[in-house]
Amino acid sequence: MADQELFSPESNFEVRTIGTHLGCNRATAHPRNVVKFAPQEHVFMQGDAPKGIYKVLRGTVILYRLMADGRRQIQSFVSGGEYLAMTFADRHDVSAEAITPVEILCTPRAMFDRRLQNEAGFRQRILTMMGTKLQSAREQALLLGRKNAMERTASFLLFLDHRFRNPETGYVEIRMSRCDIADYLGLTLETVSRMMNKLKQRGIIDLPQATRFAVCKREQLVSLAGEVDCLEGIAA
Amino acid sequence: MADQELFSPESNFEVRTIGTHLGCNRATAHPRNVVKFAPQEHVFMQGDAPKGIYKVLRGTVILYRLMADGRRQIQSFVSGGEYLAMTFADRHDVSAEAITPVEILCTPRAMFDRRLQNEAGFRQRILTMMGTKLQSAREQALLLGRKNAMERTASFLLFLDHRFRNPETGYVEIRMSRCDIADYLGLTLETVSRMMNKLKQRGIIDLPQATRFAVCKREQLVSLAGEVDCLEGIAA
DNA sequence: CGTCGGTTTGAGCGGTTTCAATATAGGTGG
DNA sequence: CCACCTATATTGAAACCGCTCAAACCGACG
Repeated sequence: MADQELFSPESNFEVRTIGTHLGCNRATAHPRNVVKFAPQEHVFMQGDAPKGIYKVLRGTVILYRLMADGRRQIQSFVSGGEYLAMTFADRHDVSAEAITPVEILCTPRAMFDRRLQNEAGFRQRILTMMGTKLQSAREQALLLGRKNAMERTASFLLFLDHRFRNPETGYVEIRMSRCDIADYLGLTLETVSRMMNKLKQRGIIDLPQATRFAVCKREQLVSLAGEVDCLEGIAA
Repeated sequence: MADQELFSPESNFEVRTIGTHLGCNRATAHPRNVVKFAPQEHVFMQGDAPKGIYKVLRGTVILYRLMADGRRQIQSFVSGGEYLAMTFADRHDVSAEAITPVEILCTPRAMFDRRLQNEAGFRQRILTMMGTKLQSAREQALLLGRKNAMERTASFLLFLDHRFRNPETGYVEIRMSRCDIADYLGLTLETVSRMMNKLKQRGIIDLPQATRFAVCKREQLVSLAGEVDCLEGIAA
């Protein structure tokens, strides 16, 4: 649903830049603690103390970890309707950065706990969601630990196609850079580019521009991905 | 605590082999649904329908995923006191295999839900635990996606040392094969062996036998691991 | 038309894997 | 207690995949 934001040519709604970090004081200045972020802005950084429970209302955020020398691993994409990093630890273990214009709802921890206690349906949804996120993280671990470059790329394209294909045209708008893809797949951007163009040469995908593709030979792409699951449910 | 089971020379308590799979009918034959498994036995397999919520009372279980051609990625180690794969989906996405003698408590889903509703402390523990598991999975993703063989091995040794060092001797008993380590780190067993022996040669660890080691130069090992976190909290 | 960020493409290198041989430890039976 | 046997671990040599570095290309935008 709201996932589409990542890939639809949604015109950039006006963003009131509030700063790189989300401060509760600032947040409370808005009705219902809704804060907006422009692309490239951080919702929070690795090491920050959580200010509450964050929910993405609109847009897409990436969660990533950095190493001291700059190597980056993107953990997941979080889109509209999903919760961001529901950590109950005292420090965020990941950084969260908007890659589209984003609206974030920040709920105080106490209120979140109250809902968990009082609303069975809410509790169920939250638990299911955490289970799904765990499952996605494991899927990613299999990909990162045991798949080669072509399998990773094929898996990713199938994931994009599954979640973001425009049913009219059959094409997917890729609204992220090769570098972001690479940092998600544990590859370099050059390798991602090579794999995608190899798939194009073989006629398995159509890639008219760097930012658009369509799956032509699904069977072959699935078999190249090495797994049926194809990251389904990632960031879900 | 019960984690020690993996590494203490705990004599094999008598195991009543009940079969490779855990059947609820069998489970109910035992008081409080406790079932025992011998090493190499499966608690459940990828694709099985969950029979309830599993808790490891004693011993250590690995969670892993297999690819069609046999490649394996170990997702986590689950030790005494921890919950196994608290999935709320209709199929297990991973297989669970005992690597030591193990006792598993199987709680019916409905009873688990009831406790979640009625006991705030229980709810809190479960949520915190799922958060911790998610964090571990992300830590592993960084390791698998962005660390080289030496960094992975050093991280793993620090993790073992942190969790399983015998405070008397300073040594850790490694109660798993090089192959299991490799399948956890996304490497081959030969590479794991090479890295460990390179660390031994440099005097960074002592490795009198293949199954025992101690950290000699912690500073250097930490710096080789590339990160401070060192998988802390994995499987926790 | 020129600039700038991002993408593609190429050549060479290096780390990890692969395959194979050897070494070691643990268990069994003589 | 020793010899054997099997598992697992170590070590070596060669191949290969993905990375690094560098150059060319492309599209958007002034």
